[in-house]
Amino acid sequence: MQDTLFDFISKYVSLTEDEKNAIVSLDIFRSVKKGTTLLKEGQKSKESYFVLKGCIRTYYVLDGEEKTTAFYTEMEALTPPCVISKTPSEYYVSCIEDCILLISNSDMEAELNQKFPKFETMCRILSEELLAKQRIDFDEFKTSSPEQRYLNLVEKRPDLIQRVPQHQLASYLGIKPQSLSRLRARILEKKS
Amino acid sequence: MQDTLFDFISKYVSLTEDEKNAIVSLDIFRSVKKGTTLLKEGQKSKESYFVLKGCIRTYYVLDGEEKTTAFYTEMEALTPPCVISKTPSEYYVSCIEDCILLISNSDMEAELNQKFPKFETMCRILSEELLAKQRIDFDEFKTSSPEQRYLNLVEKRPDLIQRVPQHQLASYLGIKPQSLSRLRARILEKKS
DNA sequence: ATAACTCGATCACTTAAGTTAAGAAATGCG
DNA sequence: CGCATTTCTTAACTTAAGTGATCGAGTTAT
Repeated sequence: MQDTLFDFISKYVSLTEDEKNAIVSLDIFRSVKKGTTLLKEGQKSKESYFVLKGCIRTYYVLDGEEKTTAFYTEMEALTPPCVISKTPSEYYVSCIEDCILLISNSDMEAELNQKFPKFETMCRILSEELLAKQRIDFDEFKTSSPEQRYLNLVEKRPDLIQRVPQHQLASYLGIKPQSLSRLRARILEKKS
Repeated sequence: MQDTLFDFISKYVSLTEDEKNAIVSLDIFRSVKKGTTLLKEGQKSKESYFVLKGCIRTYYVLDGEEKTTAFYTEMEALTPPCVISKTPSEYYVSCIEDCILLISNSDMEAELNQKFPKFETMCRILSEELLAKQRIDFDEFKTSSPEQRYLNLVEKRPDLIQRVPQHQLASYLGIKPQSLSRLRARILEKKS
């Protein structure tokens, strides 16, 4: 599992054995059971998550309804906005599968950034890349219809359609579960 | 105008006079006329933009139709995804007002990042903040209807409604210009 | 084993957005 | 200034999403 992490890091910076050991000794690897809530609305938190195995989701509760806005799977990182803004969280984070996560603390990260320029370089590049990726996702979302968005998801993240309940997928696509059901029926109709 | 920039930077790191002079001597301040296209679809580019005055927009041309996905105004920064991915641009960037911009080059930035850790720290923090902000925007977009999105925009970016043509606002809200017109009429109806 | 709950599909109905077209108002340009 | 183009609004019609309700299958808990 550690190798998975270092393979990932090696795409951004190259670490010495000592540096790798330093990371391992931080003791931030965590096994988390399906259903565990990592962050609740209203909570303050300094934790960031990196998914080594499994899937976590972020969701809001608006008018008593869950609105799932994002999923993070293998090799994806999440720093909740509340960690950046230092305000209470607007949303929940929970595990929809048994997970192996890296859970880091922003104080710890600040220290690493100061001590190891290499680490800060990696964080900068990662943020810049994520920003660009997210921008493209947002643009695609804006410029397409629910049906196109669903087809796009089938194309690009077929795994999500298998591992995530439909009602969570629906709000991820910006629609109601009933509409997703109907839309899927419509697509099947067209194919035949 | 330079002061505006240094005021902005001072929120992230504190610069010495020498460092400020170094930035000024990079000669990256540019005046750009309304209507100027800064980046075209298919082009490769290494340029990032920081708006000191004015407004720039990003748009795709899909099926011959312009789809505006973002506006950048005073004190906002744009690094097009193509600069990060080093692939031809998927979209256009153009000025919808006379602008004063900082136009930087990614090679130049890489050099600065290497020479001045302070600069890299600022870039990291900025990217992290922008990522969190954009995440919230995306989440709000997903969880609300076109009408709510419009009202939200009136609330949070009233300036955009004044300075931007409606058909550009419409695709920014993920709808057609006719729908925006209708939706506005509906809102006025309700108020009376 | 059964009761309670969750999840997805379906249906009828309502509401709003997409589409097509036309025309008025504003803007730009020769 | 006046013509052309762009921008915005309106309207009629089509299509799809929201809403509320029901049903069946699968899961969980007791």
